[in-house]
Amino acid sequence: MSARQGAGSATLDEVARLANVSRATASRVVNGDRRVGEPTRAAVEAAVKELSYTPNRAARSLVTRRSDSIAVVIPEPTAQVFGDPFFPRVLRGISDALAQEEMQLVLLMPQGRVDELRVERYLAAGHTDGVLLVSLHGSDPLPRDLKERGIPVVVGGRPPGTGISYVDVDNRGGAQSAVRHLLDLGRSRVATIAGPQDMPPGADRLAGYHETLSGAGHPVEGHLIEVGDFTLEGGRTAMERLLARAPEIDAVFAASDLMAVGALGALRAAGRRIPEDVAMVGFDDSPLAASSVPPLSSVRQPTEEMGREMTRLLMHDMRHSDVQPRRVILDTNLVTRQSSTPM
Amino acid sequence: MSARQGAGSATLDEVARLANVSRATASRVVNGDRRVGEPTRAAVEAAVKELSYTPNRAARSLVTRRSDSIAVVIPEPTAQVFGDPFFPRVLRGISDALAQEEMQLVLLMPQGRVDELRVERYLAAGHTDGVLLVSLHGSDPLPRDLKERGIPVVVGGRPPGTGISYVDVDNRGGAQSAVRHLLDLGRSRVATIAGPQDMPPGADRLAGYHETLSGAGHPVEGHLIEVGDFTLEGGRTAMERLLARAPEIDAVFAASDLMAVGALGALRAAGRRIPEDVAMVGFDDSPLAASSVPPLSSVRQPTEEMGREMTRLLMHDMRHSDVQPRRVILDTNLVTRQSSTPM
DNA sequence: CCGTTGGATGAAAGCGCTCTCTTGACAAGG
DNA sequence: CCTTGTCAAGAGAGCGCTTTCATCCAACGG
Repeated sequence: MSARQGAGSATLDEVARLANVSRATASRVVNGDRRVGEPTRAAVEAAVKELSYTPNRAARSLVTRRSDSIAVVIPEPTAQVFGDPFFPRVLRGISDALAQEEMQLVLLMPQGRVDELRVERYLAAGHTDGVLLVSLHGSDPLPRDLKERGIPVVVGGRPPGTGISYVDVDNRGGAQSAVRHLLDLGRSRVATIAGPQDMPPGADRLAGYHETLSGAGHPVEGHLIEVGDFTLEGGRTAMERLLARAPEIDAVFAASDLMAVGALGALRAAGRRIPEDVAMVGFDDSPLAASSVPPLSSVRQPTEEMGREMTRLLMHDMRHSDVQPRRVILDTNLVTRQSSTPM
Repeated sequence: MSARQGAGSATLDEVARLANVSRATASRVVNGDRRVGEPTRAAVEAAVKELSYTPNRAARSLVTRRSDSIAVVIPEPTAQVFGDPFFPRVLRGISDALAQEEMQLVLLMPQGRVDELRVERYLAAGHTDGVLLVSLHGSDPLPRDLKERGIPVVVGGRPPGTGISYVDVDNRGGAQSAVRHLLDLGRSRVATIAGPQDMPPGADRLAGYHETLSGAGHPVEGHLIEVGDFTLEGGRTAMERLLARAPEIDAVFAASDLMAVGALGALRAAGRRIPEDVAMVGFDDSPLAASSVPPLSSVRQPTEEMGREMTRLLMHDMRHSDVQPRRVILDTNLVTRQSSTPM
């Protein structure tokens, strides 16, 4: 029998004694140092197993000055916006990538200004080895502050300005493929319900809309553009405004599924058939898209992959602190459903 | 000027020196020990501010044998099931309650058996002071194992067996209010699409259905009950089976919004009008409910509050390790929408 | 005036671990 | 036979903090 009860697990000292080696050697074995003789290594490993030894992280951190953990910061607004499981899935991706590194994930969800300051203090104190920030409203000063303090940061979503490593989905390209798809369907009056222009995804998706239209020789008309707030209700009212101003619309690209679904409601209320009269494409490919009436075509983004890639970038930055900021743009792909079938 | 750069923040020793006291006294001030003279306390506090001192958590943990962090475990299946932001909201509640205690949240999302073992090892090693488990499929052995090792655990959702503290929403009561509402509408052939019966929410919601029907003097008929898997598709097929078997159905209580929306699709395909021919009530009050066609009546659960309450319970258990397991059941309330309006 | 009490402070012992420095042993080279 | 190089292993010094335990001093009662 062996295992110690309670939190008081065996110490390295006990392992060393059982294996008849010094604490230093036991430490080397535990940490995979290669300059240890084979029989010695085996003895230590046996002792580790026998005592079911687990290193004390606090003690280790104290001397290595690493915490073997990273922080994931999700500010309130970000957690709010998505009605789809965007944010659990990013976490999942992060958790996944981290598991292989034996690193822990410390989750911080500041709510309100006071909390944000608390979080900033915590991070600035260097209690974690790196920081992942999942942000949608881009104006957060946090990444810069941390960067200046020498703490590795990677942002999910395009941050404003430069100098910060980030991972983003190809919002622009996704929007382009959506609009191109609508044009390919033979639609000629393609409107858009854009997202808030102070959020990078909002701005980038609108840019993609612009580029595709003008690239195809269509004029970009201001009255075919309305801005929503990424909510269902916002989508509905934006659509109403569009219909009032430009009743000839025959297709809409909405910058989020939630807005698209809201817009569908407004169209239905106005007696328009979908897709016969008006075709619709959303963005996110949330569960909502598949279950709306009619099912909604949408641009899918690799959410888990985003989390994974953010983690990879961060780990890299942590190991080579000299590196230049890097950026990774992940591909999107269009999922077509009934809301945009050829007539 | 003062602040140290990088992770190398000031040490307690430096604070003590600056304040002309011993390290012991400085420590007392930092930790709020009351037996320190007023002038001394002021001097130390000034020094702390001057050096912007932050205690080194590793060093502190090493001696106190606490980590000042708790783990939140969300196993894969749990993260999957909900198409609504259940899980971010529980996290939010937890994060919220934890913030006030200066405790950190370590998030663990095991995926697959291997990962689960890794997580169990981690937790068993006592790297966190307590564990919160958000679980839906109840058969997880984790809480018992941890309990036996003397590690405080609180489960979100009713765990199987007893002896574990937990917080749950009143699934049974919620289902009862939904079914009662349908009966009050004058419906007499009330079917249900239940959830998996090995999941407590599935079983409890079905139990509520049973109780209300028999309490109202209605016979509970087996062929009015179908089991789904909490998914959209599962809801659709369950509804199809119900219609085939009992075409006289005039109301349905679905154990989740996702299944309810799926069922709506099947009903529409069968030419039934909602709510005229068949009334529908779901469970969760997810964003889906408000945006479905027609908008779906649903039982709302206090998700954030669940996280908050779990945390409170855990903190309590951590401080008084002698305590009996406790349980907290949170109220639900029915939100009525168009899918169940009186005709 | 002296012993006593009690509150404020300091000295110092670790908590469990990593890592530098040394030592020891052995093989190869001069 | 001695030097040198190489590799395995141990000794020991902390990492920054909390926490006894001992000390000091002022106030107080007899």
